[in-house]
Amino acid sequence: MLDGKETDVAAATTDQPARERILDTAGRLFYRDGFVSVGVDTITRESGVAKMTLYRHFPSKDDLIVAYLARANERFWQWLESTMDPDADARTRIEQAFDAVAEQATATACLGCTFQHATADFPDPDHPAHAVALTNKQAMLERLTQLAAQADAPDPPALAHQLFLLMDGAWVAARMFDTDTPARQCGAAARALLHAHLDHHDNPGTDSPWIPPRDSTMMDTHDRPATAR
Amino acid sequence: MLDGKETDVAAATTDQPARERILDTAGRLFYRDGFVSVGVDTITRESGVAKMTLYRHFPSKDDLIVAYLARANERFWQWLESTMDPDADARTRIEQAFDAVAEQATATACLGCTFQHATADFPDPDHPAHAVALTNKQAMLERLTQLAAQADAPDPPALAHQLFLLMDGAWVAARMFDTDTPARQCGAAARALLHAHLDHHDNPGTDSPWIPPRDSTMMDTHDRPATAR
DNA sequence: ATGATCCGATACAGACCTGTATTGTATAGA
DNA sequence: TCTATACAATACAGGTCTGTATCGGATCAT
Repeated sequence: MLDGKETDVAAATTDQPARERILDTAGRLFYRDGFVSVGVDTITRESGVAKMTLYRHFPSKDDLIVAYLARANERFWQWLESTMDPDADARTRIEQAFDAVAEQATATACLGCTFQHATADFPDPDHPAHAVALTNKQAMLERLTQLAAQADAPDPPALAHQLFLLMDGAWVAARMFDTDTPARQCGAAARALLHAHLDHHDNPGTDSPWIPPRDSTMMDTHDRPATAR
Repeated sequence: MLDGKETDVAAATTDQPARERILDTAGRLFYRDGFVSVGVDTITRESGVAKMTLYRHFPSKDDLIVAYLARANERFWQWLESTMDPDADARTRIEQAFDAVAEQATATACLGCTFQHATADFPDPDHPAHAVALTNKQAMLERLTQLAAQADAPDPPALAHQLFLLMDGAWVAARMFDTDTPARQCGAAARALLHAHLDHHDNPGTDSPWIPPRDSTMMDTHDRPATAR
């Protein structure tokens, strides 16, 4: 047989553990301490891997960060879809997902959303890490819009955007608080939004205050503080 | 007169601009690029101040960060309270505040919440910067609970926590998206929550799904993903 | 005018960062 | 047995970081 192919396969099987160990350790440290604060030396030390091995698998620290974020993105979607019963109706699926988020965000090991941290640590939208994180949020927005439409919401994007705020708020609360966190109310809050948006099919003509008209101009000049917000 | 006191007063008046310039520049850079990424040299260069002057006003970079966060906290509360009409009822005041958050979070210059970034950059709860940021969120939670109680909510903490998720979600969306952001739905979402919590006084005995019982044990074992969330 | 004080500019020390080079060891296939 | 490959360990180069030390000029009260 072609020995070149043989060695390639052998290499692929043997270096899986090393690459996985690097990604596991790097992910744990990046998630907990931040992308900038964690150095490559710390990752190699804690993963028990040589520095050259890391740089052979990932040409730069940024490449490692992107690989970690891409893997986290895949695992997130795998997890989120697993929380929803495919046979249930859309409204129930939304409730299941947000109950799962509430449960996840109240766990002591949860330190929030790594994609939020990525955009804060890499403000440049052209940075690949920023791009991966932003893609995750955009996909979440589209998935929620799809679910809202399937639930026959009168304004699917409005409901989806409002649910989106709840979910990211839950991740923030998970980072800042312990088990006694507002994130515990995530499922209940989603039910409240669903009620407001879906339980008014008796008078579909009237516009509700929580479904603003599409071209609403509620942009009057407020005194915007000069400080950071 | 006591010359020591005279010189102190003179010094206090003259070094106000320097200290303010340092805080302004540091705040702008910390807010945009992160606390860890921004170095002291960059702050001195962009503020036109000498390095020794900065270190005389702030003994360490951490002290500068804490001073910036404390000032941001004061300005935030000044701004938030200014968005609410003191003569209006509590429900209206909540709507005004969340409309203002929506407007603020959709502005192009808004890069999210600096306190969220602080807790992510300084995971140690004992770090003074982390403590200041956490205090801000706890105070926000208490303020919302107070407003919810004034609005005669059947479960003020539940409503407050759910509103809290919306607000922090809006700040996250402000960081990640541009003007077309889910944060625009913050005011509408708050109205939806208020409707679900307040517009059911006709049958006060029944428990609503968005007002969970206080000792709810919705903690069944979910497969928690090993990845960061 | 003169001396004290503040501040800008610069150099520096020590530590840490990313990324590379080098050396030795173990394993696995020919 | 011989060779190629992967990996660990270490040292190193160049840069950046925080914090300190030093010098020169401007201001201000006496």
